[in-house]
Amino acid sequence: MDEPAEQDARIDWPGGAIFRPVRTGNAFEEAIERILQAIKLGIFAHGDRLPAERDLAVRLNISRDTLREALRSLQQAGCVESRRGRYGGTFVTYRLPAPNLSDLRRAAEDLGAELEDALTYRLVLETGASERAAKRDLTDDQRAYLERRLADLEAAPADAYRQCDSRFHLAIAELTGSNSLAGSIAETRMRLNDLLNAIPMIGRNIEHASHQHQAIVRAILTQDAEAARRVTEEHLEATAALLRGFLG
Amino acid sequence: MDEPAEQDARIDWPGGAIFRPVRTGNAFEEAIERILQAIKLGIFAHGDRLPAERDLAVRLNISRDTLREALRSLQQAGCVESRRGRYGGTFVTYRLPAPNLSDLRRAAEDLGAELEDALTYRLVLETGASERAAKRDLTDDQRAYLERRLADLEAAPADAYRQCDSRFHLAIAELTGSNSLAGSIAETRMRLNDLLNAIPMIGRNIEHASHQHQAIVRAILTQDAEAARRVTEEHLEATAALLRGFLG
DNA sequence: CGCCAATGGACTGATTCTGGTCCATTGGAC
DNA sequence: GTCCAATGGACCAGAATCAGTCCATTGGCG
Repeated sequence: MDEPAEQDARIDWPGGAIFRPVRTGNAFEEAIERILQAIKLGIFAHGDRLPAERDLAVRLNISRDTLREALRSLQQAGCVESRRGRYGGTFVTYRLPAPNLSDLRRAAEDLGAELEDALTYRLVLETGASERAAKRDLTDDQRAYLERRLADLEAAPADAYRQCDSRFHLAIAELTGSNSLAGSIAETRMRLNDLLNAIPMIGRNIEHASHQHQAIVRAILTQDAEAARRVTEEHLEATAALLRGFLG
Repeated sequence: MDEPAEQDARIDWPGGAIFRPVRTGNAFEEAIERILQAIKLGIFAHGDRLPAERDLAVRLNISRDTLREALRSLQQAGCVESRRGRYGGTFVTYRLPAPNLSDLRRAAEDLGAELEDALTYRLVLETGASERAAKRDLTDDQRAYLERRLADLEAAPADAYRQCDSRFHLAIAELTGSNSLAGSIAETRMRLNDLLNAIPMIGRNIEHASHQHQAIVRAILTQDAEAARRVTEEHLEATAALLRGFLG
């Protein structure tokens, strides 16, 4: 009514970015995905105990019944196992499968056009997070936490490398103090995680990445925001290039 | 079991960023919020027609029944009105209320600790978006789209300024080509929108912002990514400072 | 004028999710 | 040895949501 001609100039149609899904299709499938990704991201290692059902249900904002349904599926898939009684709980039994190129291609197809979307999004989020983290005055605990994550990553055996890598980068996200930012970074890592897990790890790449990780930590701890941003960008672009290389 | 001592060093507790709510409490309330914010953001002006119920329901991934419940609420609140028949639809009748300082404080209290979270998140997202947009090779249509948004903003009457401002910044987000990024920016704008709407508009600020908007567009169109990032950061920090000033 | 397509309006049965309650099991504390 | 608190296990009534169907209204087109 006001400016009908404008409609033509719009990228897709009114509200393109606003009118996206209010919720994902299914609460219990989403819960499965979250838990599984938390495990794949290395937040819970083999043998770790997940939070109690009652707590986890509150965190995920779903009913305990729905959560239990999800846990039952994970149990049947052999990813977790439950023990009753005090000091019982649900324990992680999942182990990372070996990287596999056909898995990579399949995972890439699942993502489809979302791949570039996710890579761009990740770049923006993580470079921004590094910069923000470098600009904050960190407490000694926070500094120690970051260095611990880096040390864990440096010492990680090959089969735990990617998980430690995720925990390292999530630690940086947490240091920004923005829950929204940390949440989005975690979510985007999840989206890309299957792909990253499927990339064979080459010594030369790991060594290169290791230098970059150290440089990022150094930049954050010395509050050199510009360097933190730049090195993070290089680091992520290297991974993205590797990924595109294996796919193209 | 693996490293119990580590738990102490964690920022909050395992999975802090991962185990966030799977879904917001309520589909129809969420739908109301989305539509209302789309209107407040200026995506639909007074008199505009919203997408047809059947389309909108698909976009929001909710059933048409739930959407209709939301629209009924908006109708009762006097924000929209519906007309049947071909060339009918649901039309926006909402008008922006005048800015009001007590509204500002109330809105700020609603956000609470989320305020700094949202400001940080917005800064990361939007500076990143400007940089990415500047690094892309834009089509003529896209360049024209961006310039159109800027021109609209420059010409905007006071009561439509904030809406045009949102549309301008959302346009930049769309130019990144990352739907996730554009979606997050829209969402964060929504979270802050009530606050921004409540800030009285001062001529000097508008003039300053206008220069920055022009500089951002110039930087994007000349593919000067570094400048795009820097000016966007200055621009957002100015708004944030203004906001903190009114609140502190 | 009559048809038709696009739209909002309304109903219904099935499905999912919730919130609550109670039970079963376990290992430590006393 | 007994008790107890924390945990998983199970069930249910009701609410929310969905998918599908059909109706009512409207304005343009032939």
